[in-house]
Amino acid sequence: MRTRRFGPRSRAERPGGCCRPLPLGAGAPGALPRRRRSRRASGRRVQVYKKMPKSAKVTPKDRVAQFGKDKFHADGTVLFCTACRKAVDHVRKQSIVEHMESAKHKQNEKRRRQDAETADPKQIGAVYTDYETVKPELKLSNECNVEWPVYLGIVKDGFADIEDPIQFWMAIEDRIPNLAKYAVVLLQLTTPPSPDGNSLHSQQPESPSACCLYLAPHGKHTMPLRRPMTGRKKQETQRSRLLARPDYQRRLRIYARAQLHLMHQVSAIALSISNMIQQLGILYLATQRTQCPTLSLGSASSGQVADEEKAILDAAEAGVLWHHLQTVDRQLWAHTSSTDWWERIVLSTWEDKQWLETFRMSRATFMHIVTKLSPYITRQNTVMRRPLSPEKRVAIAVLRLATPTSLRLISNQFGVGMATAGVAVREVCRLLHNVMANSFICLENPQECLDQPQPPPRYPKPRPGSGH
DNA sequence: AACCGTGTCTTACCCTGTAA
DNA sequence: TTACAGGGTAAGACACGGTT
Repeated sequence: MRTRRFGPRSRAERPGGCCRPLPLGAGAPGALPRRRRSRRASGRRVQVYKKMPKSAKVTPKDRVAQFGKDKFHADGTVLFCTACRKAVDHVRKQSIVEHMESAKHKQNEKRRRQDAETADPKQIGAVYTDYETVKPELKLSNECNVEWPVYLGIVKDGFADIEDPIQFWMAIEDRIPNLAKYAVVLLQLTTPPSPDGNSLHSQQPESPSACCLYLAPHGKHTMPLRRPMTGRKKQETQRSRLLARPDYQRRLRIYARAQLHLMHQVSAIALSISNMIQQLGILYLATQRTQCPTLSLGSASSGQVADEEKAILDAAEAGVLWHHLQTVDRQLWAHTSSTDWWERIVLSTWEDKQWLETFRMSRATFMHIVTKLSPYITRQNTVMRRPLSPEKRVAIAVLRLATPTSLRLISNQFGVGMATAGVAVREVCRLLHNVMANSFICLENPQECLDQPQPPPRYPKPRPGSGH
């Protein structure tokens, strides 16, 4: 029998530290978690609430001591799973147990054990040798510490009309030698291996514009991108394809070594002028994508072997990501959508009959609700975009309640995102309950109800031949 | 009945420029 | 520095239908 857990897993990063999402209509902290029952059994979704006990004030360190240092580690107020390298809610013990029982965790744990068995000092030595063979002139120095502010200006100026990032970095190599070398190597190493097995350095990045993503200064040349779809199956397929390539392991080690160098370099710089890291963007973005979340900037100089393992694992992830970025079509982040149906057709042309058929209420009733709720659901206008009008918010919610339509179709119908539609529905429902319910539902005095003579119940007349 | 794949829904989080 | 607003995705959980 398959066991099922109800409600989403709690997340450690959630505001308030803990723990469960608030159910509909519950605004206060510590509100009751939701449970969902079968849609088939209940007709519509019914939510049953179960009271949860108050959580004890347990710290991440307590959990580390409880479950073992080899499995978890604490970073401030956050508990991290060492194998999965992700934050785990430390407040609820059940969350930790569930995480440890998850297939993903077991898989990561298994992979981690295998990597630990195979990562002997000889191999690490081979990585060093490999790296130095590739670029012998690259050695760590303190140059960046001194020249960092100068680099910032040069990079900012130079990025005005960039087409090929490698050409750009090679062109300014005289001015910022080490940084340019690192950037070029990083670009070359992160380029996916060609099927015919060409050497590492003869290859040029397949897409200069894609490289710009990693090299463009923050907020200047970056374009909002739609993140690629990464289904589990898709990722696994890509990973297996990538791992199957003959030169992959070797490239991975080289890449990992380069990443490690970059991390050390950035760490040294970050210690002195951390607020400038983001402005430069080159090394920061590159290392950020592969950096272990628990690896603080100050500790990068210690634990070479451990860093090496992490870097190799991270490089594998980054390799898959990079490969994916290279192979998918990227497009603007925002989808094209239309509110034509609502604004031009419904609001302008619909008559009461159509309103009744679709929204189960007349236009006048709808507008009355909008008028009542407007003070609560009117948002400020910003430069970014106009907020959703109160009419549209109410319409989304009413249509959701009045029809069995999915949230997805409704969001398409109104030209908004699905998450936005969901928020609008919950918000309007909460307001209907809090603001308007008392205006329409009045509880009479029970005694008066009993005293009043009740009219006889009215049943529909049986149809002839129905047998009832 | 158990398993598997897919669909749906919810929540968290990120991104962005401006104003307070 | 923070709040605002809405778009997007990932992840998790449940529902449900098809297959064995």
